[in-house]
Amino acid sequence: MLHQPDQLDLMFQALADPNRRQMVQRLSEGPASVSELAAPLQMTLSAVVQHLAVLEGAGLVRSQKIGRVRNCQLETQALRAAERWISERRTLWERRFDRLGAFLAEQGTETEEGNGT
Amino acid sequence: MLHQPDQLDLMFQALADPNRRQMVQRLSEGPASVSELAAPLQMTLSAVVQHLAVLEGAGLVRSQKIGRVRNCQLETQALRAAERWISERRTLWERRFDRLGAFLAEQGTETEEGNGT
DNA sequence: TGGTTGGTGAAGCATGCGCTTAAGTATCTC
DNA sequence: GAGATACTTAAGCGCATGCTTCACCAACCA
Repeated sequence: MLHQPDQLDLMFQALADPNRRQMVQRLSEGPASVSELAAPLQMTLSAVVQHLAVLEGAGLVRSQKIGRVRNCQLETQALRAAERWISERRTLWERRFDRLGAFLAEQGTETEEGNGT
Repeated sequence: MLHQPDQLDLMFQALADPNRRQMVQRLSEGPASVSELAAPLQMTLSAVVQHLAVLEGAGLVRSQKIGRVRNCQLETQALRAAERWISERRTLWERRFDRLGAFLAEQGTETEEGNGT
């Protein structure tokens, strides 16, 4: 099946690479040019541009060219979406877990009350 | 460079696949066996087991075999870690953004006060 | 005007990923 | 004990990903 990737696919895929996360980290501290993003990374500028394209494709970064330098910024809407997806699943499970704990605790006291051993 | 993937790499990589996210979704509603996880997915059981291995490798799922069925549960610690990483970068940027907004607003009022045009 | 800077685009290559088939191995049920 | 069930493991295949090199172009600057 040829699967057309949705926004969350692209986002998590983008964040899965440590170099790209480092770029996001850098951008969270403020806007940067492509060369500035590339500086701490052990790879060619060309590779960095390709990583940047992945981040933009995922909606995590927005950029515009001013003169000959490209200015890049973080796009927090997309980050929010990923955060929300995780948070919703996590809390759903944790609520279930809490109910189970409460149930077991209650069962425990009932058993103690019931047979007194 | 042979890169040894860390926990966040594995986690985001695991969540990047829609089938695996569907498995996480299912597990957020309660524990399940491998076949139960496989049921809604259009692929062989073998493929599902491989996806499950990715999720376990990322620390997102824990499982134990009871008799001949394997019981799988969500592991929320790992989800928390991913959530926190995203949240920290997002809020860092947003605080910066807010400060910038405040600064520009202030500049605006100062300009208005200053030249009165 | 000519050199440097900052980025772009295409081609190619090694590796990894997602899937399948096929052939097991325990465990339950009758 | 003879199925049936619930995985498990290994091999292999096609496509995607992450890089590199190379050629290129459009600002900027002396």
